[in-house]
Amino acid sequence: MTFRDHASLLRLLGHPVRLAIIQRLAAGPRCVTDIQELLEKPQANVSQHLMALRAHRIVDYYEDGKLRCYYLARPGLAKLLAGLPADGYAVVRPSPEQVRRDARGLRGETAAAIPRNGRGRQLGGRPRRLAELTSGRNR
Amino acid sequence: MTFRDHASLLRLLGHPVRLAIIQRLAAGPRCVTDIQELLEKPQANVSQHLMALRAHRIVDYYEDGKLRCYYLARPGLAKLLAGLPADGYAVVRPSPEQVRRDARGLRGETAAAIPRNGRGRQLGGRPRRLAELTSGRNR
DNA sequence: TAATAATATTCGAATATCCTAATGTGATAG
DNA sequence: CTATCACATTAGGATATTCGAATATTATTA
Repeated sequence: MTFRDHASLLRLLGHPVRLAIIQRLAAGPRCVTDIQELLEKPQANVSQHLMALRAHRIVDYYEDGKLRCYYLARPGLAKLLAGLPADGYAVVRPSPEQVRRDARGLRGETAAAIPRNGRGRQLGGRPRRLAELTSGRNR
Repeated sequence: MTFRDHASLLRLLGHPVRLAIIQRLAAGPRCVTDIQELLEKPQANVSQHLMALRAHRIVDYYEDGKLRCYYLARPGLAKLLAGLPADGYAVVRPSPEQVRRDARGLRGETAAAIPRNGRGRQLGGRPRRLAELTSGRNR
C-alpha cells in the first residue's frame, strides 16, 4: 500500500540470489539442498535468503519427510518480475527534446497529461516553479 | 538480462523516496525544487535520488532556463510498478497442503508443470533429492 | 559584474545488508 | 539410542546505502 511497503518488497526482490531462487521455484517446488546445489551457494546463505523471502510471504514450504520443499506463495510476483526488461533497455523512450516539446504544449496529447500546474515553460514566458503558479499573486 | 542487472534495478526502485519521485513524474515533468517541496525532503537528498535514478536511465531531464525538468525516461517501468500489490496481499495463494498434493501428482495440471526430476515424493516411496534422482544408480 | 536562485557534489557518520563460519535442531536411518 | 542428513540460527566482520551538512556550479537577474 505505502511507498515504504512497496520499497521493502522491491529491495527484497533486488538480490541476484533471491531472483535466482524465485526463478527456480517458478518451475515447481524444490527442497533447500537442491536449490543450494543449483545455485552453487553455501547452505546457510541460501537458507537465509529463503527465510527473508518467507518473511514477506514470497515463498512458503511444505515438509516432506526431512525435506523442506519451498514454493512460490504468490505466483503473481513472478509474473511481475517477468516484466523486467529482457535486454538492456528495450523500452522506447523519447529524446529529451521530444519530451521538452511535449511539455511545452506543442503536442496536444502529452501536454494534456501534464496537470494544469505542471511547469516547464507554459506556452512562452519565463520558467516558473509550482509554488509560483499556485500562489495568488502572479507577477 | 542477468540476475545481477535485474537485482540492481529492483534495489534502485526499492526506496520510498524514489518511488514517490517516480509516481510524481508519472504525471508529467517536474523540476527539482517542485519535487523537493512535494516530498518535503531536503534538496540535496532529492538531488541524490534523482542522480541515482538517472544513472540507471529511469529518469532523464531537459533544461528550461535554470530549471531542470525531470521526466520518466522509461514509462514501461512505471507500469510495472503499478502492478505491485495495492493492498496487503491480494494474490490468491494455495495452502501448503494444496501445493503438496499438487507436487505429488494427485492433480494432473500442476504436477505436469513440475520438471520430470522435480521432487517431493514422486507418487509414494521415500523423499528424494534431485541429485539422487539424476545419478544413475537408483537404489 | 555581482547577487541570487536552482541544482549538484563531496564528505563522513549512521545504518542496513550480506556473507562466512560455527553451532543448534529435529527427523530419520541404522 | 546414536549417527547422520537437512536445514536453521547466531555472531561477526565486511561492504553498501542513506542522509545531512557544507560547499561547488551554473544560469539568470539586477
